Amino acid sequence: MRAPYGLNILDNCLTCSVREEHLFCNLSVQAGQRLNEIKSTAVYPKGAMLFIEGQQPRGVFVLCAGKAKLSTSSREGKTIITKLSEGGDVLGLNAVVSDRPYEVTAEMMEPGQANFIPRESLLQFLKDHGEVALRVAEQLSRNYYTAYDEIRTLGLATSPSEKFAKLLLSWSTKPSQSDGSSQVKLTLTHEEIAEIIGTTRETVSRLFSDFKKKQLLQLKGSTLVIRNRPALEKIVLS
Amino acid sequence: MRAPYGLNILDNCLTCSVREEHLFCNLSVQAGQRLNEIKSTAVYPKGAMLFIEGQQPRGVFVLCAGKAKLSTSSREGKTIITKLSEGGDVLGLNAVVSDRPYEVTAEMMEPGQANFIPRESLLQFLKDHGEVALRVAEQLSRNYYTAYDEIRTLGLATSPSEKFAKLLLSWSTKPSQSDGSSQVKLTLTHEEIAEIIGTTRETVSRLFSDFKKKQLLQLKGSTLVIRNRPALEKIVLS
DNA sequence: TGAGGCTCGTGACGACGATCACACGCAGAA
DNA sequence: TTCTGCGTGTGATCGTCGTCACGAGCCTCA
Repeated sequence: MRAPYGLNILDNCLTCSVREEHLFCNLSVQAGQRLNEIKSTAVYPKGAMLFIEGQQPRGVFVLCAGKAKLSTSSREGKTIITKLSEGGDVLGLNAVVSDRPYEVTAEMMEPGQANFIPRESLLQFLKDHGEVALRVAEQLSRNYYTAYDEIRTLGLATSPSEKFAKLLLSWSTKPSQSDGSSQVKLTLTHEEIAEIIGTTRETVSRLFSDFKKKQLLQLKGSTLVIRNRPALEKIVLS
Repeated sequence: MRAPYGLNILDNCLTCSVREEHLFCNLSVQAGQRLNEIKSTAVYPKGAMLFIEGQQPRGVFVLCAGKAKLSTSSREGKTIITKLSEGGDVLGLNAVVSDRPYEVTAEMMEPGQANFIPRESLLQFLKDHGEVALRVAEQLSRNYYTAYDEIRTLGLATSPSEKFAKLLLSWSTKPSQSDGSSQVKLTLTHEEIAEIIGTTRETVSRLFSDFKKKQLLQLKGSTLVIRNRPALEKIVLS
């Protein structure tokens, strides 16, 4: 049977993969079972909104497959993307825990699958399972530090090129090639990159041109090759 | 007897004032006593650093008297002020709870007094008193939302005038005068305001001039009179 | 009393990036 | 195939804000 949106349905995506660092990994047997009872799974098409900034929190989403972007908008329509989420990430946790409106909009960037845990069930679950509550607190703290990083980027980096270089570095893990270059699959449009670093599409286009000319990066189809990490790091610290 | 820095020592500034909405207010008798045992009080001069960004967390500070500014700096010396703290605020909580380096620098803006609670003692205290741990989680969540507000301000507001107007509005409470104007005591230098809204001192100077010319505000000595709230709100939404 | 160190005001200049405009290539739909 | 929409590259222009510079007012302290 074929699932909607050309996606294979994962049987139980709360089951954790090799790296077991996610929020609901390594639970006790009882907790795991309970979690399975209160969660429900759904499949989403590209562009689906899991929740929208300002809504009262209905629950959390545990992303299983697909990527989602978290963004905030001003009334005039300017948008910034604050985070790109992947499998394993828990979305909407802050809003649910503190019972405030979702502070961001979560939109699927590609078809995907997510578990939904309703607010009430989750809160009850946390009360019953203190160990997990502690994990939640830690997760909240991580979210806070991520937010602070964002503040530093937005507030301290002045030029778009600085932020662009910073973004590129955050994508490139340790150099994978012998010549020190590293490769990333580029799935974002220039428009989206612009919304991440807080500039315009045209500027991002020009940044790509500049950086290519300066031998900092290279494009092979849709894979991005970062050729000169040290130079990028120098731009960040300029 | 006169205390250092021309400050009267407060006997026990964990004792809460009328509005009992602070973190360590309304505790049980036992919890209150225990807190008194593990805290120590100190008096700080203007310019004192309670802690510095990047340091390993030693403990939290509960501000009793005086104001403090929280800031982050880039390596090149650019600084942004992310929060102004007053009596009752708890500083360093995130770092202590998550055992990560302080994410900001806390500097006294005027002589003041603060209680210090060492990391280990606080964590033990939280383990022993679950009610308080819950309050801490709520506080962390509040911090997160504050950080997110900051992101929105820095990322979505484009012009300095927009951020400046936003800042003024955040200062002015509901209009206190019959003509709709409100008054605030201005204790910040233009330089500090610049560090809050992420611009330069000169620009802040010019913003004051502009806004005065446009009848938006007025300066009487060091009190700031906000004359036209609606106009300011319009600038924020421009 | 004077010197030094701040905070603040303001002019001149220049660069950088937002905006507008348009052309191109490529995808999928008709 | 042709049409349409989207993502992209790039030129021209223009406003804004950062930078540098200088002077005035004010407070502190020797």
